[in-house]
Formats: sequence, C-alpha cells, structure tokens
Amino acid sequence: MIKQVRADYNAPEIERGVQQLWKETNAYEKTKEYRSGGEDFYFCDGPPYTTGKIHLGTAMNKTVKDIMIRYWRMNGLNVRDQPGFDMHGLPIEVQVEKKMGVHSKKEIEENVGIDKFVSTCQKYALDLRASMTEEFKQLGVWMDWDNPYQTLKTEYIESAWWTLSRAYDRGLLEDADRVVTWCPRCETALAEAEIEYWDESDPSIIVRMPVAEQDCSLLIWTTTPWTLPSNMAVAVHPDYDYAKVRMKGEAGSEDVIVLESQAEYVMVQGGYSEFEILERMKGKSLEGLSYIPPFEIGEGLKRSEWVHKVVTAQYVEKDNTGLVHTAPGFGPDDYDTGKRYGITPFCPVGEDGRFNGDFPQMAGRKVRGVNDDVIKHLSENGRLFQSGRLMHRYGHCWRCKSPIIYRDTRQWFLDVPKLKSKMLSEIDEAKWVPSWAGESRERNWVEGARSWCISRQRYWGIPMPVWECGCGEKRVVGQYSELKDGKGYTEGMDTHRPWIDNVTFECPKCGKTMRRVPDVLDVWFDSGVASWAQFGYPAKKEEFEKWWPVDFIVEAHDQTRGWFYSQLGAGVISFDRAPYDEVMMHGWVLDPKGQKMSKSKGNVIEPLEIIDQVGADSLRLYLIKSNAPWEDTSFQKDGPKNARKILNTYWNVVNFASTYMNLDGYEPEKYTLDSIRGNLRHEDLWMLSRTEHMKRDVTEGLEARELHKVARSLEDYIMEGLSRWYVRLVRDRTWTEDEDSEKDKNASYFTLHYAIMSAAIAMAPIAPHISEEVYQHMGGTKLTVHMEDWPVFDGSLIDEKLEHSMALIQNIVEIIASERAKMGSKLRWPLLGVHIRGKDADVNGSVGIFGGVLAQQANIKNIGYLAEEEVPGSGMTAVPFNEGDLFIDFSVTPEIEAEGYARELIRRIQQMRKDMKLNVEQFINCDVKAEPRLVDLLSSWRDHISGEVRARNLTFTDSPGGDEVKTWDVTGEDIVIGIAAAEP
RNA sequence: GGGCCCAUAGCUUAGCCUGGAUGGAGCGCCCGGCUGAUAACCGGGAGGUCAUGUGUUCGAAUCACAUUGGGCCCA
Repeated sequence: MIKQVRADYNAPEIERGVQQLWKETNAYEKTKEYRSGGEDFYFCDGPPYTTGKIHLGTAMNKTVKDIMIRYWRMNGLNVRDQPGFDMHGLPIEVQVEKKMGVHSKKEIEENVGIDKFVSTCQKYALDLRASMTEEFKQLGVWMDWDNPYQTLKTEYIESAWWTLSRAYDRGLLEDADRVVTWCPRCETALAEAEIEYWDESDPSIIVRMPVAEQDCSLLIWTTTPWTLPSNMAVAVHPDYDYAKVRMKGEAGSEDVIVLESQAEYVMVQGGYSEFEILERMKGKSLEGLSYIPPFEIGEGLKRSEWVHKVVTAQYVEKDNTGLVHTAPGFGPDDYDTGKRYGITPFCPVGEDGRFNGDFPQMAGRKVRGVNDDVIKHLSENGRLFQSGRLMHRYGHCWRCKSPIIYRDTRQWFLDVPKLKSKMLSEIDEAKWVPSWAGESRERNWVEGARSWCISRQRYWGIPMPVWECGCGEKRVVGQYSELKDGKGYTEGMDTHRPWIDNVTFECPKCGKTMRRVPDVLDVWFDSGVASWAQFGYPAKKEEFEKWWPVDFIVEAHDQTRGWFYSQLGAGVISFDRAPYDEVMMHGWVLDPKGQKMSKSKGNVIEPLEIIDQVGADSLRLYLIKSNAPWEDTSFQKDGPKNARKILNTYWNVVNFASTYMNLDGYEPEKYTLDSIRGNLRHEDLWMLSRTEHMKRDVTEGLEARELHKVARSLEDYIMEGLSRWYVRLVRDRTWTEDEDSEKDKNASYFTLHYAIMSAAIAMAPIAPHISEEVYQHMGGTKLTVHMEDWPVFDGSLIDEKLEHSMALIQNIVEIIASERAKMGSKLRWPLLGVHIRGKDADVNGSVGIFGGVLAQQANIKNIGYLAEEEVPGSGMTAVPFNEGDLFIDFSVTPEIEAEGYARELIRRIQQMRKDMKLNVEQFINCDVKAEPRLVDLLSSWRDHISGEVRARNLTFTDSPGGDEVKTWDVTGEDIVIGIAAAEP
C-alpha cells in the first residue's frame, strides 16, 4: 500500500517521528537481531571525551561511523557497535575543582577529601555521558547506547591493569627520574598532547658567567631567569668556532667568550661599539673550563667533577651567544647532558611550582614570579650583560592555561623504543584509508616515538596498579582478584583512588608493607586498551575471542599520535600485534574561513542548532558530501541548507509519486520487473539503467570509503535523473484516466517506485530518517529500511547506448529551449518541425529512439531526420548540437496558433485552480470570454482543454461567472475566465 | 626547523593518479522564461594569469623541483 507523504519536507518533525517509530518498534534492536547470524564484524568506537556536548567534529565522526555500520549491516554482517566514552582525566577534574571552588591539590586533599572529590568526578562524568548520548541519538546514530563501554568501570580498569602488568612482565614498564613538562597549578606531569602553545612575553637576558681565575666571562642567554639558581653547567658545541673577544665602548671594556660568528651581535646587545678577537678556539677545547655560578647554593646542590664547568652538546645552535645555560633539573636536553657528565640535577621546586628549602633565598615563591628578583640580583652582582623582553611561543596547560614548567620528577614509562620495529611492521599489516595515513603519517610518528610517560600525579583516573616496598620490591597487580590478597580490601570495592590506596600487601622479600604508587594513568592509556577492555579481557574471555581483533576504526587525523598510536603500542605490548585491521582517517570541521573552531575565538557552530533548523539528515549529508572524508571541511553556513535541497527534491518526487499512486490505488507488490517488462517504454528502461548505475557507484564509493562520491552520485541521481528528467517525462502518463493507458501508467509507476525505493535504500546509511519515512510510505515490507539488503546492481539493466541516446535528447531539448528564447517562442507554442542531422547515421538512430520524448519535451509537431549534408528547404539555419546539427521551423500556422492558445488557456485555468486551492481530482465548470477569432481557434481544442482541467462544462460566453472570475492578458488578447466547483 | 595533507570563479568544489583542442558544476549575483510534486525548474549573462616560479614535453590545472599560504602532528 502506498501512503501519501506529507506535502512539506519538515525534516525536524519528520525525524522526531521516525526516531519515535524506531523506539516504539525496537527497530534498532530487531535489525541487529536480524543480522545476528551474519559474519561477525568488530567495529570499535573511539571513545569521545565526556564533555557533555557534541561539536561538529564529533558529529562528523559519528556520522561516518553510522554510515559504515548501517552499510555493513545491510550487507548482512553482524556488526559489533558498542560506543565508548573516555571518562577519566584532568578536564573533568578541572571542571569539578571549579564547581567545588578549590584551586590546588592541597585544598582537594585537606578541605574536600579525595573520596568526595573523586565521587563528584564520577557523578559528573556519568551525567555528561548521558547528555552526549541524547545528542548522538538526535543525530540518528544507531549504536548500542544502552551498553556503552566506559573507562571508569571496574572491569575496564582491570583490563588496563592487566595490560600494564604484561608490560611489566616483559620489562617494558619502568620508573625513572626524568625532566617532564609540568603544570604547576594542576600539579601533575603533562603529555605533549596536553599542552597548548601561544605567544607570550618573557625576559630575554644575557648573563655573565665569570671564568674562574681569569678576567673574562662566558656569556649565556636565557628566557627563564628563574632556572639560573639550578645552573649546573654551560654547554657549547664541540665543533663550532668560539672566541675570546674584547668588547669596547664608551663605558669601558671587558673580555667575553662567545661563538665567534656571533661576536658582533653580542657587541650590539651589550651596548659596545667595537670588538677585537683575542683568541680563537674550538668548542671542544673549552670543555672543562670552570666558572663561577650566578648563585651561592647550599647543601641541596650535589657537587661533582663537572659541576659548573663547560660541557659540550650537539644541540647547541649558532644563535645568540652560542653558549647554553644548562640546568639538568629544568630541561630535558639539559638533563641528558647532565647525565653524560655525571651531574646530579638540582631541582629546588616543589609540585606546586614554588621554590622549596633547597633554595632558601626564594623559598615559597612561584618560579616565574621571581624572574625580576633574579634579574635584580644579577644586575647588582655585575652579572647582567643585557636585559630585554621577547615574544615567543610558550606552552600552557590545555585545561587551566597555566604556563608549564619543566621539573625533574619520578615518573613511570612504557619503553616504546623497544617495541618500535614491531609497531612499524604492524602498521604495514593494517589497511589505512587513505593509504598515506599509515604509510607516511603513522609511520613517521612511530619512528620518532620516545618512551611514553604514563603516570599522572592526580586523582581521577585509572590508578597505577604498582605497589612498592621500601626495600625496592615491586608488585604490579593485573587482576582485580589479586587485591583480595591485600590488607584493606573490601568486597566489591571501587578501584579508584582513594579507596584503592588503602590496599596494601606484605612484601614477599622483607615482610614490610608495600604501598601503591599514588599516581594515576595518562588517559591516553585508558583508551589505548579499549578493544579488549570493552570485553573486560582477560577476566572475561568469551566475547573477546569471538570478536577481536578490530575490523575497522575511524577517527580524525589528530589521532595519529593519539588513539591510532596508543592502541598500536598497547596492542603490541599485550598481543604482539596491532589491535586493528583497518584504520580510516577523517578530517576536521573548521569554521567557514578554515580556522579551528574554539570557544575563545567565538566561532563555534553548534550541531544541534543545525539539526533544529534543517534536520540531522541534511547535516549528515552536507558533512560527507562537501569533501573527501580525510580532508578538513570549512563548514559553510548554508552548506546544510543546500544539502537539504537535495533531500527536499527527493521528498517532492515522493510526494508526487505517492499522491498519484495513492489516488490510483497502485499496489507495488503486484508487479515485478518481469511482469511489467512488456509495457516499459524506452524512457523507463533508461531510468532503470540509471538506477543500476547509481547502485554501482554508491557501492563502489562505500567500499573505497569515498563517502563524498557516494553522496555526489546520489545527488546527481536524485536531482538530474529522477526529479529534473524522469518525473518531467512521466507527468502526463500519471494523469491519464482512460483504460487503454492503464498498462502504460503502471509501467511508469513501477519505474518510479523502483527508483524511489532504490534511492531510499541506497541513501539509508547517509540519511537514515528520510529514507525510513519514504520506505514506510512507499510500501516497504521490512520493519525498517535499515533491515533491507544492500542493493546488488543488475548489470543486465544497464544500457549505455540508451543512456547515451537520452543524453543527446537532453542536449537537443536544451538547445531548442535556447533557440526558442532567442526567437521569443514560448514552449507552449508547438514548433511546426525540427530536423535532425546527425554527424552520422547512428546519431539519427540514437535520437530516433526517443523521438517521442523529444517531441513532447520540446513541443514539436514533426521531427525529421536528414542525411549527412542534406539541407531542409525554406531557409532554416543549422544549429549545432553535441553530435550534429538541427534545423528548427518556427512558422506559425492556424493549427499551431490554436494549440498554442489552448495551452495558454489551460495554464491559466490550472493557475486559478491552484489559487482556489481545489483538490487535484475536483471537477469544475468553466466559462471563458474571448475575441471571436480566439473562440474559433479554441473551439477545436474544447474537449482537450476540458479533459486537462477536469471541466464538466466549458462554455464560451460574454458574461463568465463562477466562484472566481479573472481577466488574463494572453499575448495581448484579454481572456476572462470564470471557474466554479462542480459536483463530482 | 621536520613529517604528512591541502591550494581551481565571491563561496563550496569536479577534473589531476593515466598530460591533448573553448577547465565542468552547485550556491550567490544580473536578465528573460516556465510552473496541476517542487520555498522548485528552464534559458542567457557577468565572474578563472587553475597559489607563485622554474623545469620536463610538440603540448601542463594535470608530471618534477622550489617558493608562498592554510590544516594536523611534532621539534
């Protein structure tokens, strides 16, 4: 049964209705059930961070996922589709801190209590998850929303622990003192990914380091005066040329050691006017030279052979003074250099970014806050060679925006370099879309990978499962059940901090108490284990063995160093392989100017607003049609609106079809291609051919993950094939009522129905709501369109020749329209004749197939076909078309004039019917007043006119009456028309 | 500074892999027309040094190299 669709494409309303229908009929659950016997396919969702709101990037991400999942389901696969949420970490902690009005770890621990803080984080994360889930549903995404995997769940945490214990067993987990990027406000180490850079103004100073027992100074340059107290050495490049230079000027003179090529630069900086090279030397020969440090330091600083001497390092560059202040407690490079020379780092700064007792002069003060005092101290002691300020890129904590510092701390690392070669070969094992995502990007990233710092000095995260004894014994817990061996375990306990901190073990070596390392894990580690943690592996093995490894993941290109990488590392640690077989990469959604959207720039566009305006289907269609998936999309304001136009046009086709099919009681289930084949016209076969073409293109596009091509071929099919051409051709056939035309009409209905349903099914993955609504109205037999089998195109229906012929007709119709415009000839007025002269006989044949279509569409009385070089009479001129010339006879005969006026009259009456809002099947009585000459002409067309406008009576009279009377100017002649509704 | 990607009309883009005659389309703009599914559609018009430069070639939007600008990731 065909049900007429509502007239207007009110997408938000239609989509709400469809989602309601899905809910009421359990369409999602039943579709999954329907495919449960199919081949297993493991899709693994990259968990979005629980922020509570989706943005356009998240919308893009889930749209691609939903499209692929629906597509695979329609292909019979049993797709695992558990969504995930990344719920631990600093962003939520910072939010909760704000909410609770606390600003430091000290306040959390002393005023609030870790238990209350963590409980609040947990509740917060769960609330955010719930609101995001609602938004994803509004976008139309079909995933298992009732059973998401959540990184905060005990089983999930247990899997992460297991992976870490695997790493430990394999000697890949180690703790070490290391200089790391540190947020002094959040009081934790930060990963590179957690740092935001922007320009900031800082001091820029050149400092004298007097050489011991010589009247000369080493000059170093720094932008962090506060690190000078922990200066342990000065680095030079062993191979560069340095010089002892005498600087001279009005103020006097002094001798300094700098890079020779920078002597002039240094002279200018120091306010000198001339310089003289006293002595040249290689950097290497400066090694071991002692100098006097800028500050007197007490016990905290450990003296050793190389302390406060010149050392060499390869990273020294040929700029500034060419000598580098080296503070192994405050810089990663410095740390490495210090290590080579056996220098113990001196880091007199606490977790809170304040100096401690090791540097009493500044104890209790924030590091960056002492810059001015340091400079003052240097100045007073004759150490300041030059002082200025400079703008440069400086790192900040991505959550709280505090400037980061480097600190020497104890952290835990995964030894990625040891796994590197395996990770690289695993990249080659996976399929990457596009291929350079893996071949170049991921490969390049892994090649440069260093050890992965996984410890964070915070509260809301997966606790490090490492217990330590004072004697150095370590124990890494890999399973929840192991906790039962410990003291402080309670049945069913929460494995978060602080509760887990109460669990202690007895040291098997010395019998003392082992306590947990208080750190939590980097959240990137959380998601890295997603593909097995969502099963709770290895505590639960069955599901894991059924599904793993992952068949497909898709995320944005920033995940090269994120989830693509963390999964690869964690997978190789756990299973010696990448956990995924195919990785697809998608782009970002940028603002209309191609800039990143951000709250601070105020250029954020909300997906929900778009959905409210034009519907989720239009947003989804726009997101995939504008660009190749892996390219960034500059989100255009009217992009979704334009996408809506395509869906609107489709809707109108369906509206047209469902109106007349419903009126005629057309029953699609009664017909098959075979039963109708004998009645199909060439144009029907053309539409079928085009439909099969569309199916082929769409399938190829999805297989190649070229979703933009999928969308574009659907667009072309709907706009050009269906709406602008086929519907135009079949209009008249759907309007006939006589018995003889019944079969012909049904052939057009069959074709139209076939096209509409094919489009609904092919479009179902991309625009799931409109497809559903159309499917339900056009007699779809499954519970939902998403249960349909993916269309396999029927090659026997593809007829390239026929499509070529039609293309010629379209070309000719277009040219005739253009020629008519030049001649002021309206389409309503028939052309007496058109002669086609193809460039060869085949062309005439090709056009001939659709002679009827051509005559009808261009309104031509007679079509003639000329041989090559043949010329028709009466001075018609040749107009070229794609494959030949045509000649148009514009002569007007009385017959043509009669038909022309008849059509003009019909058109006016139809307009009046429309204005009067009469139903299409309503009969009317019609009065017409016109000049006698026109009445004469029109009389011969009286029956035809009556039929077209459904007039019971058509009366030519001098005093027209009716419910509506109107005077029209038709090519200079007044015609008065009166219309009254008639009894049926 | 390095790796990867991108650059075609005011905006979004096709064509590039596999070189070939006037570089297609949509949105927007201007003019004209049409309208029993269509807040649609049809015809015409304005608008392009195909980012720049050099090279390869009989021929370059297309291939190579360099430069500039943008994006992501790193240093």
